[in-house]
Amino acid sequence: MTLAPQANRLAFRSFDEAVAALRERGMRLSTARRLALEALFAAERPVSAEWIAERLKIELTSVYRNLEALERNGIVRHVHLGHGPGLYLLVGEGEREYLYCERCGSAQALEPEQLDPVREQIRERFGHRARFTHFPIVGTCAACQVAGGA
Amino acid sequence: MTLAPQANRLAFRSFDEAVAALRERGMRLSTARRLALEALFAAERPVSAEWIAERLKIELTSVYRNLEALERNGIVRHVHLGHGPGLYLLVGEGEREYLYCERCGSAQALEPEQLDPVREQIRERFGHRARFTHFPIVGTCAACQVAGGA
DNA sequence: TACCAATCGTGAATCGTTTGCAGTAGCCAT
DNA sequence: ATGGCTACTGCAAACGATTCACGATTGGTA
Repeated sequence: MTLAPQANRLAFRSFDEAVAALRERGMRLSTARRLALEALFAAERPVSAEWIAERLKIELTSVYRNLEALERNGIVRHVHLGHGPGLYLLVGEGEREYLYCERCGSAQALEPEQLDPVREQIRERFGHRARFTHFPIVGTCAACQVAGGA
Repeated sequence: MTLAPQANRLAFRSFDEAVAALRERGMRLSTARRLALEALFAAERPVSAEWIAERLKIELTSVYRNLEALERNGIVRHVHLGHGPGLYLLVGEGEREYLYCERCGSAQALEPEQLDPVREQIRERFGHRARFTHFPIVGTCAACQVAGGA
């Protein structure tokens, strides 16, 4: 029941760089894989496997297999906001972390540095090195606090 | 895809108090439900629906139904540590929050106050009111940092 | 003690994800 | 270019976690 292993982090911002990274790992660039990668670049937000499969007419199975392979190789990762399917995104787009509002379902993406002070505090108090990349910080967003009163 | 609604929090520490809370909500105390509640009190840690069903020889379906009803009524809640099934626990035992180590799979329970400064900091910076009751704070525990070097 | 809704057990459906298998197609080396 | 090795594909079926539909029970109340 361990979470996704922490593959060495890559950094790329273009499709070509992602392909290069993939090649370095000895992976092939099949049609399905290319399409999936392109879709992830186009999406610019975490998307589900099903979203990719439907939109590209690729077998869902194949999408999962590709996402898993890409994740194993540190090119892709996934997050769980709320319940529902895991959402995939490119590692190269940054190690963004999320604030998820359980009231309205919105997710606010943060650059890692923004949470560093929080991380620091947790580390000091509990010795635990925290990452909010896999699960978001769940709670109530500012707007919903005003709206709902809680 | 919203998370479990925030039912009004109850506070009880004994089985009888839990039953009283349940009665107040117009719920019956069926055999299966009583057994499930007793099991939760006995467990003193988050447990899966399957764990309860197996140990008590209650239909898994019934366990899920009861946990869901109890959760809707604010008597029980569940957490997701890592992947795997949701883990249920009594709300009355406190709003404990968890630090989960993705390396060794251990979970450290914290009393809510212990995380209040962290919460405060998040609130100041992002306006977000954070709760770590549904998803834990994932990362690397102190022991694993020493052992593994990362 | 009889009633009626809440709850039960059984079984089947659903959702998200993984696996097995036989065929196909990237990539590399001639 | 051509051929071969093997990573990959689609299809189908299995999977774990959870939910739903049903008619049979049973807990609480009158």
